Amino acid sequence: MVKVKRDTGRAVERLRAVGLRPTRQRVELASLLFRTGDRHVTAESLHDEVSGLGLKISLATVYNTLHQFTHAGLLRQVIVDAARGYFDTNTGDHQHFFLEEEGTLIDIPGEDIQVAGVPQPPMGLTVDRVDVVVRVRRA
Amino acid sequence: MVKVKRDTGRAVERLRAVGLRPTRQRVELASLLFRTGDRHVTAESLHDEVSGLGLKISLATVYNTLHQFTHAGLLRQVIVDAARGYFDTNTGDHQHFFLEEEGTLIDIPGEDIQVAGVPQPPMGLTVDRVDVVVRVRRA
DNA sequence: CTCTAAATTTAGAATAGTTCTAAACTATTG
DNA sequence: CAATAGTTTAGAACTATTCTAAATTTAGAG
Repeated sequence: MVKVKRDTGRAVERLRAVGLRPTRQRVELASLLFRTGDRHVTAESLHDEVSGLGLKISLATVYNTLHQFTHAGLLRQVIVDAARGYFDTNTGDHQHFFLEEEGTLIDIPGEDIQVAGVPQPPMGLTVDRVDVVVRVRRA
Repeated sequence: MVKVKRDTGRAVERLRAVGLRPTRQRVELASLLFRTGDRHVTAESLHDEVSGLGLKISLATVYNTLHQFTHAGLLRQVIVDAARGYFDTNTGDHQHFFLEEEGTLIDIPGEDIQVAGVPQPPMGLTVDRVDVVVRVRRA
């Protein structure tokens, strides 16, 4: 009987690389998040996914982990909705389409989109980053 | 004894113009919001302001009114923070600097800033609007 | 291996912002 | 002014998120 093993090695490495202990919960979440390409999750959506797979991770841990991953540079938070917080596995330079009705985010490559004419910020302030959200709806 | 009257006439007109009954609460809020130039408020910040002036409007009414004003096109909602909802009296084409640490919004004229290269949205979707948030911090 | 200290996870309570509800009140119309 | 439709309100309810303190797990030393 061959035990079906999740591709957990990469996740462990990745966690070690950023100085996070590879606990079961972190490894499982990292495996899910980084297995495929770019993903956009919500704490609840990720928790549901985890639960659906029969894994047991508390919602609090999902929240904690998402924040830890974000601080570690593994994830990025995307603010598009006053109601929910989204996390994006794509930490590179890019922007988003946001389909409010469905809570769906779609990446726009950073090379595609360009913002020009950002004025110098008021005295004493420096630009941290420029976020573009293209709000879309079903036609 | 001359009664100090708030410049309430304009507010009443403005409300009538968009089909909202000029109740005391709406008139007071409209007067505050539209008296000066562009303003950025939060339900709570506006409620505090109102209370500070000795006026009595429930927080629920402030929320209701902000939404009604928004639907009527008198205000615009700005999404920059997962925690609070901001409302902007400037409903024209423009963008924002956002100083997260202090919750401060600063307008960027729409003429200044330009977004180029927004790809065509996925099939069946149309662009509703493009929001740019320039996140700034104290240097 | 086993033990310990430190880190992590967890259930559930707590919090913050916002929305809902149903009763009281007010503006408009006739 | 009376009727009625719209509005306001206090407080309950709700949602997403954070906190807390106790239980568990990990890493590393022996």
